[in-house]
Order: sequence, then structure tokens, then C-alpha cells
Amino acid sequence: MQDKIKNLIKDALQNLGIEASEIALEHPADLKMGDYSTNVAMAIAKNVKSNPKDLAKKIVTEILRLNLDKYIEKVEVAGAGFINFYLSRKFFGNSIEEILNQGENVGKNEILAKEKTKEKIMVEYTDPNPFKPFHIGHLMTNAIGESVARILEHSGAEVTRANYQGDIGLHVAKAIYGLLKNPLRPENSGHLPLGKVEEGGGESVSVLAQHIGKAYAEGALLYETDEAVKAEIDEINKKIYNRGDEKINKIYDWGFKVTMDAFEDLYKLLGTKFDFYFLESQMAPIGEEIVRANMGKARDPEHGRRIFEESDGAVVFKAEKHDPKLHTRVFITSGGLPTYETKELGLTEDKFRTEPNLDLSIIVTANEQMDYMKVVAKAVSLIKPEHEKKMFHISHGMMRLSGGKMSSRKGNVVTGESLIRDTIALIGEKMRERDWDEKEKSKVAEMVGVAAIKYSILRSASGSDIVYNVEESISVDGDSGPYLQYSFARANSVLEKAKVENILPDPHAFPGEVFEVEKLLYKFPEVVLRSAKEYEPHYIANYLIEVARVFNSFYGNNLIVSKEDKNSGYKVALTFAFSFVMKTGLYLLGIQAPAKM
RNA sequence: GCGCUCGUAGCUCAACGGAUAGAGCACUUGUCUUCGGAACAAGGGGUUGUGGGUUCGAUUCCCUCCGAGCGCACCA
Repeated sequence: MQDKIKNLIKDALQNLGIEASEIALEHPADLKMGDYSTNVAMAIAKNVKSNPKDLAKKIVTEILRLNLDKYIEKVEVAGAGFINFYLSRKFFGNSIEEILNQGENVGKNEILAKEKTKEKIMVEYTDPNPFKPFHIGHLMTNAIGESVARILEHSGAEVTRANYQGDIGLHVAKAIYGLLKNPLRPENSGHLPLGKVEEGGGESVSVLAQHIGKAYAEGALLYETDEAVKAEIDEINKKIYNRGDEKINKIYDWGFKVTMDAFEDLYKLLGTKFDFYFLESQMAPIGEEIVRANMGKARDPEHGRRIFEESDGAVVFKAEKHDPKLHTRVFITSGGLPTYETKELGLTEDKFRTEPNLDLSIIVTANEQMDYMKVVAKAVSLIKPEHEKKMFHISHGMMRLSGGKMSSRKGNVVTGESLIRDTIALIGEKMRERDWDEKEKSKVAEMVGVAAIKYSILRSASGSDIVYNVEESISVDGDSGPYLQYSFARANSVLEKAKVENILPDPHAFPGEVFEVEKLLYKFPEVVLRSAKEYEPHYIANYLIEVARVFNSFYGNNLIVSKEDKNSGYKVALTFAFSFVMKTGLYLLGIQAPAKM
């Protein structure tokens, strides 16, 4: 449709003897101003020495003369010289029919399927560290990464999901120190932040992981304040590296498994299934080898300098020599240990070894890591330019807390895990009156709770920080994930009723008027496309909220299922179309759509 | 100090250089014997941080200043 209108405008201009290179066609902000709108008249008025409004009128006359498409109802000049196109009843009926044919495939496109081969994309996200709590930042990268992965799949790419975790390092030593101090035994389970131990028998991995999180916090605190403890933790750190101490090995292996299992439970809840797990300990040697190989002999062709050099006993990369906005970073410490930068280098290499035909490697992290990611990318561009061209970094804002002190509850910080559990509990409370099977209820509460959190992350552009208000908690009405799910569940029960009353969807039985929902539904594929091109899920989130609002309004003002109404079949078709768009849209955000809630 | 990101209603956020800057929350009022009230209908609330510039047109692009967040060598 878009192309049709563009061509129509082009033809009209040509007949008027006017050259126009690019024709901007957009949807007006207000539905009253038509379905498509162009500003060509204003843009070129100056060149042809005419006032925009007169020019617009001329163009419209020419368009009308060129014979209208059956899908275009009318064309008007408005405002300062806009040309607005109104689509016909038939067009909307048609678009509803199209959505019904596509079902949950609605909005699919093939921009990432070049010449019938799918583009291979790896998305790395979440990246929590074993022995540390799953915090709110991990929740953010997970929500964004999963959504981006799904959007790219919907655009024809073959996506693999990767997770990268710091399985060694000082943080592990701190946690193990804490665990040595407070071993986990039944008699001193007073150390546990004990709520109830879930589901029978022994402690769940979730509770055990919380215990490890506390141990880490204690170790981290004492590391800063107590010299003796600091020395002790440094000693533990060495033992972890060389695996020389049997007791520590045992605790390490146990703790690693517990935290990784606890993460896995969360991924399941959040709807993520990873294809690859990369571990820092394994990336380190790969990175070190690259660094060593590029000292001395290897040269940056452009500047003729060594890429890595020694400085104060450490191996550094002076990125500012290549780009004044970058800075020097240490790759190998004076103590001979590889830093995160080196491991990142190894990770990049390992990703391309794992997936040799990778077309694009996307990494999702918080923007606090932006600058050093740029330094690493610069290093990669000098060592393996072919890899650097295939790397893309999505950096998102941080989740900040406002409204009251977060520690005011149980003297605890809000971790990602506790936020999820609290939100689900809140939803469960809201559903208490429902006389459903308990298992079903808690399943739905999980879906709704996760939706509330994911939506609150994905509703705004991913670059900026988002503020989470502890006191008001995550929103469940109005502009929220549950609102989207609710409108879907509602549509679903209307469709159930239609089934019972034996009213079949009929996209041809349309009434004279065009409902506002229809004016939004056909835009879904465009929105998906934009999200895919910009790696920005929030366009979909904003779109869905608008559609949901308009559908709820339609629902409120119309009796959809009615034997008396000859247009009922059309309204049912419309409701079907809405439910497909909503379900698919939610899926792209990584949110499930329960049939009832 | 340097670099990056940002500043929109009381709060949280939208607006691919376009038309009267839009939503939700909160506040005020109305709808409840129709398919799900996690809803619908309506109302008040704005000099888009400041001052310039580019443009037919600027919340959007450029510059000044003010303010915030993040990052700037052996942590990740």
C-alpha cells in the first residue's frame, strides 16, 4: 500500500513536471487526519517557487485525475500543505482477512533472509555471574536480549542465544570466604534469609543461591574493611585458580552448580533458552594467546605501531592512539593475570570458532560498559577486522530505584530474583478470589508477573535509564504488560462466546463505518520491521498498548457477538485479527498470553 | 578535567524534521442486569532545562550555558 501511494505521488509529480527524489510518507499522528500523509508539497514548494498549499492542491487534482485505487477513499489537502490519504472500507476489510490468513505469523518479514539463506545471528545477553545474586540489571539485559532475538527471528534470521559468565575471579573468592565462615548446615540455617523453603524436602536452589549471595555480600564488605580478611580472600582466589585445595574445590563445585541451576530456573520463568554458555575461565587462555601474538611482531598496518605494549609491567592497549575518544586499558596485569578485556577478546574469537558462518554477533549490556567495549572493539578491528565488522553492541540504561530506601524491607537490596518473586506474589494476591485450580492459578500469576516486569523494561527506548519505584511497585494497570494480556484474554473469551453461538468470522460482512482498531491493526508489520532494523523492542510495546486501548474501547462500545447483528461476523473477524496481533506482539516482547487470567 | 548518554505534565514514559506535543499513574466526575471493572467515557494539568542558530516548519539537527547519570590503567 505504501509503495502504491508513493508511486501515485511520483506519477502525479512527473505529470506536473516536478522532480522529487525522496517521497516521505508517514502515518499522521491523529487518525482523523487520514491513514497516510505526505509533506512533498511543503518540501519542494520553495524549489518550484510556489506556495505549499497551492502546490498541494495541484498535486491532489493530478492524483485524482490519475484514477484512484479502489483502496483509496479520498485525498485531501490539510494544514500547511499536507496531502492526506484516506483508505477505503474495502482496504480495511481486506487487511483483516489478511491477518486471519497469517494467524500468528502476522508481521513476519524476510529482511534478514538474504537469497533464501537465513542470516546467522548470535545474541549474547543476561550474563550473570555464578556466586553472585541475579540482580535487576540482569533482568534488563535478559528482557531486551530475548525480545531482540525474537524480533530478529521474526525477520527471517537464524538466531542463537548465548550467555557469558564470570566463573572465576575475586567475586568467587569473596563468596567462598563467606561460605567458609557460614557453612550451610541445618543447625545454622538461621543464616538463611528464610521465608519458606519451597516445595517439600530440602532447600530449593533458589534459597541456596540466596545464601551464597549473602556470603558474597559479607566477603565483599570485609574485603574492603578488614586487611586480614583481604589477605585471606586473595589467598583463596589463588587456590581457586590452581585448584590446589580440595575443600575449596568442593565448595566451588557445589556453589557453581547451585547458582547456575538457580539461574536456569529463572530463565525458564522468563522464557529464555540459551544455546551456548561461555565461561570466562575458558575464554582467558584464548584471549591471552591473542594478546601475546600481537605484541612486538604484529603491527597495526595503519599506524605501524604495536597493538599491545608493556607499561609499568602490565600489557596495555593504548586505544587513544587510534581514536582520541578512547582510552588506555590494561589487558594483562603486572601480576600476569588476564583482565576482562582479554577475556572479551577470547570470547569474540571463540564465538566465531563456535559458529564459523556467523553473520552478526550482538552483545547486550548496560551502558556503563560502553566505553571499554569500544576499546575492545577497536583492538579487534586491528587484529581481526573481519570480526569487528560483524559485531554490534546494544547498550541499555540502568534500572534505578526511586521512592523510599530499597533496604527498608528486610534490610535487603532488591535483587532481580526478589523483584520477580514479589511481583508474582502481588499478582497471586490479586487473583486469590478466582476459583481455579491452584496450579493453574500460580502458572498464570507467573505469566502475568513476568509480563509486568518485562513490559516496564521494554516500554521505553532501551538507551536511557529507567526508574523503578519500590513503593509503587511494578504497574499492573493502564500502561502495563498485564493490561495487554487482559485485553487478549478478553478478546479470547469473546471468541469463545462466538463459538458457542456459532457465529463465524466473516471479513466480508463489514458495516459502513471503519472501526479505529482496524486503522491500527494493518500497521503491525511496519512496526515489527522498524523494531528489527533499530534493535528496539519499545516500538512494539508502544504500538501494542495503543491497539489494546483502542480494542478495549471498541469492546466497550460494541456488542460483538449478537445473532441480531448482521455485522457480527465481521466484528468477530476483527476480534480474531486483534488476538493474533496481540499474541504475536507479546511473543516478540518475550511475554506469554494466557487465554484467561 | 576529558569522553559518552540524557533533561518533555506532580510522577513514570511516548512522539521515524511536521499539523492542536500524546499516554499511564495520581487528582476530579460519570458508566456497573449486555461478550471479563486488571475495564470504559470525560475533565483539569506543558514557555519540551537555558540562550542562540539552521529550516517553509525544531522536543527532534548544530553551538553556549545550567543540571543529572555512566566511564576514564592493573575489578568485572
